[in-house]
Amino acid sequence: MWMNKRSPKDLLYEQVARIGKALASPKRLELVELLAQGEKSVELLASQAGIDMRLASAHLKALREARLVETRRDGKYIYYRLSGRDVSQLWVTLRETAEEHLVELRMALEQMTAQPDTLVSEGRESLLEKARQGEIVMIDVRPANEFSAGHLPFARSLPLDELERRLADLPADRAIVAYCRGPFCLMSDQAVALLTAKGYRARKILDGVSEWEAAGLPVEQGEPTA
Amino acid sequence: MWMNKRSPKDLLYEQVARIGKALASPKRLELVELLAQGEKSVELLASQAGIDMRLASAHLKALREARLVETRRDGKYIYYRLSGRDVSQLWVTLRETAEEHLVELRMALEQMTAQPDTLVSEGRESLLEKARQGEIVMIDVRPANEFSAGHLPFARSLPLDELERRLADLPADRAIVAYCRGPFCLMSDQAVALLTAKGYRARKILDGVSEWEAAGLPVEQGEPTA
DNA sequence: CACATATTCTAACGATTATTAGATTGTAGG
DNA sequence: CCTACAATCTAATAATCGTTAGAATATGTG
Repeated sequence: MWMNKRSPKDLLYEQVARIGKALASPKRLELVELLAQGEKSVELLASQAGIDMRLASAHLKALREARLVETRRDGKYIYYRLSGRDVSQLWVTLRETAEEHLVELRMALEQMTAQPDTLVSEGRESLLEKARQGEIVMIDVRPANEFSAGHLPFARSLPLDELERRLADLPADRAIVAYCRGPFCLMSDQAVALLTAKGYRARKILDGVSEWEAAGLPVEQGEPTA
Repeated sequence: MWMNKRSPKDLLYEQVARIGKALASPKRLELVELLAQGEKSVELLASQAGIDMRLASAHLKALREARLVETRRDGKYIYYRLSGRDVSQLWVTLRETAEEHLVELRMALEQMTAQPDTLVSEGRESLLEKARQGEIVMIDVRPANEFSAGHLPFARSLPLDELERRLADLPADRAIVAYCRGPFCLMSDQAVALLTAKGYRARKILDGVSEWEAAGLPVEQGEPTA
């Protein structure tokens, strides 16, 4: 309109677009979600995302240049972490907006999740209260170090790949609720399938730690009790 | 790659990345911010963003394919609007994350804003209360149709380009607080400069309607009262 | 109908990006 | 020193994206 001095304002949007560009790649989004579970080395990130370490390094560089991640060196390893709580919240917001508006995403999600009846329909607060009362057992089926970096209150760490041989840790008489990294993660589905096959009453929730936190609910840290 | 051998999980991140890609261009972000002020025709969007209408159309097509905007035809004009409240909230979240982590953005912002002492330091709630009491006069200096689409409670519509000849509408004895489209918008700065030169006690806030709403505060709709 | 205007479509170009693979840097441990 | 390994850097490529300008489509008006 009356303004012809475009450049200073353009600079602002250009900076915000740096964040947008960082979030414009599927692989980088997957890395962000993995990092939302706690800090990880490049090697681990690459293997968990199923890509070459050199490609992971390149994507992490892009994330670092957008200041969404920070690094720490320990010996031979370099550990990446999200540069703030707000970054994982941004990931949740972005994913939720995508889910809201992209039918294709909702359809892909529905096809992936096995049975809808394994999903807990209850609200978060009441679920938390039942966990507090010991009415249900909440299990975190992610790797143990992700549990340590942050987990739901009253949850027990029971990584998926240890689940079968640690079944004795679980009470057979109480309902079990499993969770993992979030709505895109299949580990809790697998856990429910295994537990159901073994005769347990097991269901899952879609939340990961970031989604739980985004809902304004508390999160705890610390090692699993043996 | 030309081959479609993606794992089902990759499909999910790819869908979310559609939203990320849409937000990866400065021009598109500017269009989103403009659309957060209410629906607009392509022509108006192009002129307000300072770009060719054909380029605006191309960017809007990208936003439409990411389902972030929807259209409505009225005669010769096609009006674009954000496809939900969540889209403007996503814009706010993205901008805030950028502000939090990108020093370059904070520096560019500081250089753009004229005097920091023109900024209201008060909290939103107390400002709202003062506006309710009539202790201050809140003015919305955006174009009138943006005011109609949504504005802060108790705000009066006083578009920047009408401000000078409508000075009589303003009480000289009360403090004036101006706002416009948000932290990237300079209209409230210009309004404050003009009003101060005319002897009014005028300051500004950084919030636009989306930021105000993101803070959980109420927003009103409707034509300005003449 | 012809005409003006709003918008989209198309083709083309240079710029940017994703991915791959080889070479290089940095650290730990013998 | 040498070796092993994590991670980054570099170069090359194919693919995608942003921008421009001309052509086409759709609507309203005389």
